[in-house]
Amino acid sequence: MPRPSVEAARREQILSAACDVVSEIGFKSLRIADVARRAGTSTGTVHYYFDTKADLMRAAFEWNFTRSLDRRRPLLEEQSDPRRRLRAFVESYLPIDDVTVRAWRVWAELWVEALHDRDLQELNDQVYGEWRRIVAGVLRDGQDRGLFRDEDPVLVANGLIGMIDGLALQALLGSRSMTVERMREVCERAIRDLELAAV
Amino acid sequence: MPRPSVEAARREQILSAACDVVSEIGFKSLRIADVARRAGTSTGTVHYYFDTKADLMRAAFEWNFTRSLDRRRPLLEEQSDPRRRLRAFVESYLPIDDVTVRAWRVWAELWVEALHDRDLQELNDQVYGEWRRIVAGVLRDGQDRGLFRDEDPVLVANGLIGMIDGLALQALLGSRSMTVERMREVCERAIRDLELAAV
DNA sequence: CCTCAGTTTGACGGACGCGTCAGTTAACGA
DNA sequence: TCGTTAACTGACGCGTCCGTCAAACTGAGG
Repeated sequence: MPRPSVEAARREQILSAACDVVSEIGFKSLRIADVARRAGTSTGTVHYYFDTKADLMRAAFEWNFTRSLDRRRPLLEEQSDPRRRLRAFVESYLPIDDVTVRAWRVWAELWVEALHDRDLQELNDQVYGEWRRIVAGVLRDGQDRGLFRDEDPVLVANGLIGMIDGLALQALLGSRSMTVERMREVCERAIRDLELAAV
Repeated sequence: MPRPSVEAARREQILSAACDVVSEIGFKSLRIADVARRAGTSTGTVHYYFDTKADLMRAAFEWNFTRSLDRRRPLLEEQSDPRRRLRAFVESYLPIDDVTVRAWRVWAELWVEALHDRDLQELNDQVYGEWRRIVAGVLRDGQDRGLFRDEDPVLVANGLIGMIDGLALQALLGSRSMTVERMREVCERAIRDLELAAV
């Protein structure tokens, strides 16, 4: 081997730059040149690692998701009380810090792009499934311990996740009536509704 | 006056075509020529009524919203029982028929476009406010009649609307796990949670 | 020192689409 | 019938950007 491969590192660098740009100016306005500049490289290099713009975006969406999930894994393992676990998980999705906001914005772009792209729909479905599995798992755990009301965990998980998606979107849009603080209240109310009164 | 103005009719025709195209191929891919063809006219005419593409899209988003609300107004006036009124309203947002699906898809495109456009954020905020006011009104009415649980109507309305947005989005994406039927169940569960047990 | 594969570069061809514009049509009043 | 003006048309100029490509570079092995 002539020299150690830099492929993995360079790909990450480009994908991160792509997510930055998508978050800032949107998929629609994104130019390969923007990504290259942000990554501190040239358009030629971007094309060396990703044949087409579509390839790049698909990879960026995937990367964005993997990162989001990796960031949350510790959260789920730290907390043993399902009530705390659920709250920590939901809290982690509030679009407060830059990293979370960026991830949400990229996510939103994926949604709309996926409306017209089967391949991305598949990706969204996988991710959504994973998310639902996690939340439903926490709910089931809480029910087993007699902490949550006895309702279909999958149904409740879907409702909760849908709500978080919808609220986050409005918060991201800078709605005057849906601030992050308001979003937190709405989520807290929903979670409290799921809990059984303390014994 | 040389002849009767056809402006109003022609504008509608173009806006409807624009929404069709946005729904089908997305804002990103939309070409003025697509809209012109769909409207059965020429690109010149489109530009005659809308100076720029941005103007056209802004007007189309506004038109889409106005139509959506107009279609629902009768619903709210027909039903006197707040429980029925709430259900009818929520039901009307299930992405079942073509008209509703189209409206949702255009709506989703607006969201993402608005992430990078102050003007559209303003529009979204107005619409979201109107929607929240309607739902909160129904909830308050139901509470006054002792039909709904006594919780902050605005908070509950926000949660419900957010949930509908999030669920509809997944349904539109053709998620295997979030069909319209599933969405209906999740909404029904959420509504039932708001109601007090029958006396 | 030379070779060679992996990597990088940026200029360029070609396609594409917005917005302009000069010219045409049609309805109305005079 | 003619002048006037709103309404309409579609070709084209111009700028933009993707993806290609030929050439350059880099570092490890021979």
